[in-house]
Amino acid sequence: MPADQLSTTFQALADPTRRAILASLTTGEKTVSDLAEPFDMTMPAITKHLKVLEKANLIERSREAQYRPCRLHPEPLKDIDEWISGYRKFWEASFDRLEEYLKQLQTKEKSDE
Amino acid sequence: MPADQLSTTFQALADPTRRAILASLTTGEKTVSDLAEPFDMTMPAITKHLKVLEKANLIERSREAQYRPCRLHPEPLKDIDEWISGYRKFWEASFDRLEEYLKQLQTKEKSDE
DNA sequence: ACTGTATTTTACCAATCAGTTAATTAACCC
DNA sequence: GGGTTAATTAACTGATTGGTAAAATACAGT
Repeated sequence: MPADQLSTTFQALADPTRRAILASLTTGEKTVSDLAEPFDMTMPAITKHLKVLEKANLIERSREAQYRPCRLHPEPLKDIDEWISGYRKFWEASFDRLEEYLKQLQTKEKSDE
Repeated sequence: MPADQLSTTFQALADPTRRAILASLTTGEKTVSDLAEPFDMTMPAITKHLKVLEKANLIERSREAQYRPCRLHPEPLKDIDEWISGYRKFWEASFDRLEEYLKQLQTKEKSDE
């Protein structure tokens, strides 16, 4: 079952280790060992996390001698950002004004039928 | 193992059914049956999805007679938005300028040692 | 009290997940 | 070629996930 792209991205981000890896890559390309160093975790575990991030298209990998450097590929985050934009108004409005807004939407919806 | 809040939120959003439920709630409070209607899924499955959303604090529930209406609680989305803000510059820069930026960061990092 | 409607709980299942250890591959250096 | 370092693959484990069917709970209307 091929999950949609948005679900795959959210899934990849739903792990603190993977988010820390992404954060680490904001300062530039890193090797797997570099990335693994801060974590109390074996290398295969890191390899797996990297695979999840790679499948989610959040990182890109290359080869340099015996190293497989990773770099950030932020485009899927843009999709998340766009998805979440649709909800921004709901937390930006104060609670009372949100209720007001929802009521208006519901009224409008009925008048649209 | 209590997952951190951000992971819980991402996890909750990593499912198209749950995102559709949230989208449905943007037009106002809904009963469980209302929410279940568009999906080819049994009620208990929806109940479970709602429980995930509730634990992630993305919805709130009340009681009205035999109904348990749900409404959107968007605050955790704000946290996601804030997290993702830290990455905005990486997709806003053009690819070439991003590479440039990362190289500068790496150079700077070395000169800082 | 009886019936129907709304919803949850329980018990189960198959698939996926996050980690491990041990073995393997790949490339470097001498 | 032999040894070292970097990283992955394979095989396993226990926990979690997303779904189901069937039973239980909660309330409303008559």
